[in-house]
Amino acid sequence: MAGITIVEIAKRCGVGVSTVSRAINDHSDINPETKKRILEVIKETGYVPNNSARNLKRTDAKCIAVLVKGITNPFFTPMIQIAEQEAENRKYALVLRHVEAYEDELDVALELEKEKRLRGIIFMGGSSRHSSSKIKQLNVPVVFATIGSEVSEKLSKKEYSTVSVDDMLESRKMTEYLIGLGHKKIAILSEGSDKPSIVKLRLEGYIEALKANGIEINKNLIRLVDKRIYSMENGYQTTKALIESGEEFSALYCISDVLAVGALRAFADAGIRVPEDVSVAGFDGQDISRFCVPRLTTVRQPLEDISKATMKLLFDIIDGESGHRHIIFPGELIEGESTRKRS
Amino acid sequence: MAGITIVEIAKRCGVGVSTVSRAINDHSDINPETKKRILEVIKETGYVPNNSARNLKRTDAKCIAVLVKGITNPFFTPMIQIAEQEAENRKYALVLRHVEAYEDELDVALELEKEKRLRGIIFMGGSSRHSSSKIKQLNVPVVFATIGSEVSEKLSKKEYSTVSVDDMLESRKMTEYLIGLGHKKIAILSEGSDKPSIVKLRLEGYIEALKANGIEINKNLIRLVDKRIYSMENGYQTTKALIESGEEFSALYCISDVLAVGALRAFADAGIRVPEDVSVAGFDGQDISRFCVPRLTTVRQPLEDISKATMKLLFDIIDGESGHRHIIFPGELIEGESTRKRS
DNA sequence: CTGTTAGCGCGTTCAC
DNA sequence: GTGAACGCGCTAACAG
Repeated sequence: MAGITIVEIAKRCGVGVSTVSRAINDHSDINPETKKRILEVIKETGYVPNNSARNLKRTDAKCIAVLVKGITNPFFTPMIQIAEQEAENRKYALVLRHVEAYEDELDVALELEKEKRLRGIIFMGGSSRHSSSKIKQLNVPVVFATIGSEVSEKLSKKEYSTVSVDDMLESRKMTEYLIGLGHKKIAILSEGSDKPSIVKLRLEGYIEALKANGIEINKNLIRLVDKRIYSMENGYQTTKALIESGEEFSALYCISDVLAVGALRAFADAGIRVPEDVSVAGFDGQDISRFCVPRLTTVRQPLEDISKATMKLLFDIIDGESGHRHIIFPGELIEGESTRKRS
Repeated sequence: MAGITIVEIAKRCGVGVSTVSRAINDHSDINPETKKRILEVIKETGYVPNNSARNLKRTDAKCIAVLVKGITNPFFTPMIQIAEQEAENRKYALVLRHVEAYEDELDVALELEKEKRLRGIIFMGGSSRHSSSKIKQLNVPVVFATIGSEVSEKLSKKEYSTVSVDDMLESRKMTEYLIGLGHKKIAILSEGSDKPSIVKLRLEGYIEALKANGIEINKNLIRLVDKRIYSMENGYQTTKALIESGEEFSALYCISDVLAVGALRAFADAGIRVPEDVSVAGFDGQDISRFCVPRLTTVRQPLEDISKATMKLLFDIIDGESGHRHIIFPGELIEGESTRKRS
């Protein structure tokens, strides 16, 4: 039976619907025995309350949402796990929603806020700049995690929060690390889209570092992957093209570890040794960077810290104990086996 | 304003609520001009319809759900992408839900079915055996993708569908491939939980192959990872322990590629060469198997085919054009660089 | 083409 | 402690 409702349960128990409701929702003012009886019938019947109806009525749902752009991205997994844990600790429900590439994360948020009566929203991934009007429409606090503080130029920074690393700075540090190893011809694998994004900042950091060290920018060494920055295939193909172009370089910096893994493979195929012939660096500090051969030199983002801080900040804002803030965590440059001094 | 509803829009436009509803839902019988006016006001206002209320009313929502157990698992990503595409082709909405480790996927399904008025459900991952009563409570067709046909012994196979590879057979094939290379002391990394699961079948296939070839089972060579089968760390640690145990073996078969990547790293750390000193094989045929160094010998699951067949089957059942079926796809043994003849 | 109205299933007042 | 009645926001009949 599809149509079994609370009314049916009430009938079978010979009680009113409100009593059943009380039983379901763990209200205090109900006779323990009646409650027990009702719960039994519910179990027998296999009755499941309709969430749509509940959400429609409920006013005090302790619920927050995490919107993740790019399901392809294993990067957020650890962050999500922590978020779920923290939410549980606070007795909050957490709805997790993947935002498709073609969807606007803010539109999704708007819908979800109405549907689930959210108290707060966390964004992971996605564009780093949004229309200020939409973000204002959200009536609940918003925190962007791992998305830098350039969310919207037009919007006061007091209207949303961010928790992230300073992508440009960290990227600059990595580039300077390579320069410090004696590399001057440093190629980079970055993103090709024209949208403002976090990875664009990494490219900028690279450019800044070169300029600051008096190294001329060679456009032939800046390689943009087609679309997905978290695709080994893209890293592989782009690196292969770079190699075949004949352009000289002694180091390759990939703005994600996943791209770097593809690059490693491309070098192996070409008989180019890493790090003897060329140094390779990644970014993110994902699991794979510790397990690939050779281990990747990379910038580790402290995802646990970021995620915990995000949750704490969100709850603080919800509880009125804080205004919006912009927290920046330092990245950690991890020296793997994929880079070495230029010989 | 949180509380802006369809009534408010109707008032502002000087029309009835149903007209607004018609405008929103693209009904045909509405004056284009009124519609245009209404949509404008909606845009100005930033009005967003409440999905809970919609779902409550709607009866014909063309909507299916995909429930994925184990958010940690990148394995399903390509399958999900295809599913979304196919759903869109059919003008179906697709809700994607991640099922947490502690949740029962069938409970989640039950809830979701009521909440969203689903027409069908697809399960990916999770337990391979379910209570027959719960599965019967689902009033819509159910297809298990990549979960073999042992879903429930008590339940008639006519009550649900499955689309998958034959995990036991494929696993046996891989093991026999290794045996064919001259390996006799073949270690395996498998799962430790006691729940029936797909990966258990892979272990069984391994055992069968050994028996069929007159090789005695050495329990010291059967290593069970703690929990997550898709964790490089687990693969690394378990392999490390295996190496340190001093037990002799010339090949290691990991029941997932991700475990195998961890294993590769462990061998590298121990100065053991792959495949010169030891052969390593994986299972699944995930991206990483093509990009790691050395490339993994693995069994590729035809995820695209499985996903497409799953969708087609589900829609056929929904449309009454098919009963429940159990489709098995062959896996493809891919020879990488990680295995070779025992010297 | 459009407005009015009746529920969808439930949580929540209120009386009792 | 419990039940009756109301309404959450919306869609789908039904009239016009």
